[in-house]
Amino acid sequence: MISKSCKYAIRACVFIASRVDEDIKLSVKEIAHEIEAPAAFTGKIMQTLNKRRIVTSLKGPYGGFYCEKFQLDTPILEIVNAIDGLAVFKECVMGLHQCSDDHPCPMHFEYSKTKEALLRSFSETTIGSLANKFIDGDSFLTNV
Amino acid sequence: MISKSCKYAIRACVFIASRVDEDIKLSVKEIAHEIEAPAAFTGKIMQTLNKRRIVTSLKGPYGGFYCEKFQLDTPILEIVNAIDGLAVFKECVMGLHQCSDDHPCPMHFEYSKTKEALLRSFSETTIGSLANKFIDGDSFLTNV
DNA sequence: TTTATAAAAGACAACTTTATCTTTTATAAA
DNA sequence: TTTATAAAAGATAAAGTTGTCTTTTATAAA
Repeated sequence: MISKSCKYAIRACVFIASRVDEDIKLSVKEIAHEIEAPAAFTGKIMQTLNKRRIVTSLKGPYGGFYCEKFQLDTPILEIVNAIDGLAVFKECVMGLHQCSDDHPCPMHFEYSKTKEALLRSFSETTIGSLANKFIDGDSFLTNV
Repeated sequence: MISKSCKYAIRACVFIASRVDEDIKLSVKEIAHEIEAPAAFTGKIMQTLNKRRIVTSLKGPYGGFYCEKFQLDTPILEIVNAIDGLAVFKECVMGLHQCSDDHPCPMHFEYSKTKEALLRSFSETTIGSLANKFIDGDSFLTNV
């Protein structure tokens, strides 16, 4: 569905957002440890997220990654777009390059519904809303 | 969502099923041409589909691949299972190894609905039903 | 039985994704 | 200004997916 990199990215964003109130920046190492991902690889992903202004970074001592208030409203869709692109929400299940209502593959009309539901869900869900669920202890970012 | 190989597989199955009434067997070359996929790679995929009894094959002259009547009732889910496995219908969007109603990731309850809808759709859709849509000219297996 | 044909099987190559390591750049504090 | 620190950038490597080519096996027809 979505790539491993993208899953790391979503977990990282939610974790950082959950610490938005504390005036601290989180290092790659801390983030990687929390989300149970390889540190160097996490660094690469954070780089991309920073470039796309999904999170903010600061170099040097006491530096690291953090979430600005406005970034809490970022839809999860933007993370997926930054890491994987939007193909998963658009591509034909059967792999046709041109698949549309006018030139449909045999699964088109049925599958379109699912893709739309998925797109809506990812657009409406924000980093902040997920962070709140995590803060409240209703959900988790790591394995037991 | 699903792999390129799996998309080739679904297209191939539907094409073969659409020829079930003719008493002919289709060669890898013919299948590959119809579904616009590389021939050798299509051969590998057909091999897997035959092993899983999703299609039937016969070696030698006048041989090739064909669909037996009972195989028309095979759910598309079985093709996905044969090529990609069922992870896409089961895995956590955020990549947790243990994600469940009891230990949910922040997207769990929302995303579970989509996964269930997808699983239901793929279980209820059969190769034969897609082949009929193709035969009727309501849908296509190739680009324009 | 021999021959031609087509899938099966196996080895291998290209490309993409995931992951690591080293060097460079920015910045806060001393 | 110097120093220590942490991200950015770049090169490289491992693993997985996609794709090719050659050899082997099965089978239908002559």
